[in-house]
Amino acid sequence: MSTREQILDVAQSLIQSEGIDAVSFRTLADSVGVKSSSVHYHFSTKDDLLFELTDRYSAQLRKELQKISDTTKCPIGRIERLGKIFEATGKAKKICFCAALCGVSHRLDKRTKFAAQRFVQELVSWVETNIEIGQGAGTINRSVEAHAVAQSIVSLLEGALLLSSVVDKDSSLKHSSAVIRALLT
Amino acid sequence: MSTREQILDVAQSLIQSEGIDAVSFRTLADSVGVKSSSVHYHFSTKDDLLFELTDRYSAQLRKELQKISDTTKCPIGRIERLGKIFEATGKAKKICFCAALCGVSHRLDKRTKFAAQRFVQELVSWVETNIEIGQGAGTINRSVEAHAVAQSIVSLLEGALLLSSVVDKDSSLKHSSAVIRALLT
DNA sequence: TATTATCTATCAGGTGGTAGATAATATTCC
DNA sequence: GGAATATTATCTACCACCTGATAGATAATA
Repeated sequence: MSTREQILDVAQSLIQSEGIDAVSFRTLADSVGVKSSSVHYHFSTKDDLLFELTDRYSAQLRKELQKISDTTKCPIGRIERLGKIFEATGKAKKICFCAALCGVSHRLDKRTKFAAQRFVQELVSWVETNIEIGQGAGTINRSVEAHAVAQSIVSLLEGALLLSSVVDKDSSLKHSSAVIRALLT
Repeated sequence: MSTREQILDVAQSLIQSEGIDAVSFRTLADSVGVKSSSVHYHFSTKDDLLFELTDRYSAQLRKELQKISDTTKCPIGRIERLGKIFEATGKAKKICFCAALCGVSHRLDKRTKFAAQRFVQELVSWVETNIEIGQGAGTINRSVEAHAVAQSIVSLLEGALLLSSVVDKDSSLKHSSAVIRALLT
């Protein structure tokens, strides 16, 4: 794997598990086995690095959502599989990359903030679309307002993941999945 | 107001709006109008400061929950008033103090982490108790599992507040309130 | 010859934290 | 009551370390 990719991988993992201020050009360089100036060669400023990381994280999610859509036809099943992704992240003692950014949104430059915003919106849209599909097929309660519930499902998963770092470890996300199911049927 | 209290107020506000690494002994000193060594006089280490802040934030919440319990009798009304507190925090462009800590939980010392954990547990317990009261009185759906739903309500509010810093600004929390109501009735 | 990727060396500025001086205010003792 | 002492709260002046960032040399590959 290229140095560049290694840097991105280490940075993403570190941000998800220890927060944005745990990464510095030195720590990244040390983790990868190069000097900090080499990290600057690939990412001239920290803002550049953060933007690229956010963009890449969005792309990773998009790919995972596509994979779910391709292999699971039932809309409730799809949303449950999204929950499983959050569960796995929690088990790895990480939080969502974008949630880690949200906490310090004031210090992000415009393009990074925009990329984080788009990430959340993509996630909400995907859930919303699947709610509508389920409502069309009659498997999801037609009285729920798709957009509001989709936004809440994303908030719930993000929040449960965040809180799981200090409480209950993994039961928090299991409860969330149960509540989401109750909410949709 | 004493220098000590001013330091606590500024630190709390800064952490809620810009994250834990936006506060340093210098920035706090400058905001209050003293020298950084004076901040050290009141809080010998940063860990001490963080612990005291977390403890104080818990106490503030406890007081607010008590006030709600004293002045609102309907359990659903009480939970809705909790939602209003989160809405107000969002309007002030802040996130929950403990959510700001959760993102960097690895770097907190034990007592602070424990205090943050207790904060979340108190919040969940309060919601849970009110769900049970509502179920007893017949105003809340008896088929919901009080603890799981209480935990999810807290996760949902925390998550919506966090995400509101990058998306939709305040509709996110309004949607949450509507979903919580639907969940309970 | 140009590009890519790395290095060494350095910089100014911020970080948590410490040592010791200086007043102002309380407390204690004769 | 007044002198001696202690406590409280602040200051100036540091320290070692970490931060993002830059300049310029070096080697390998295209």
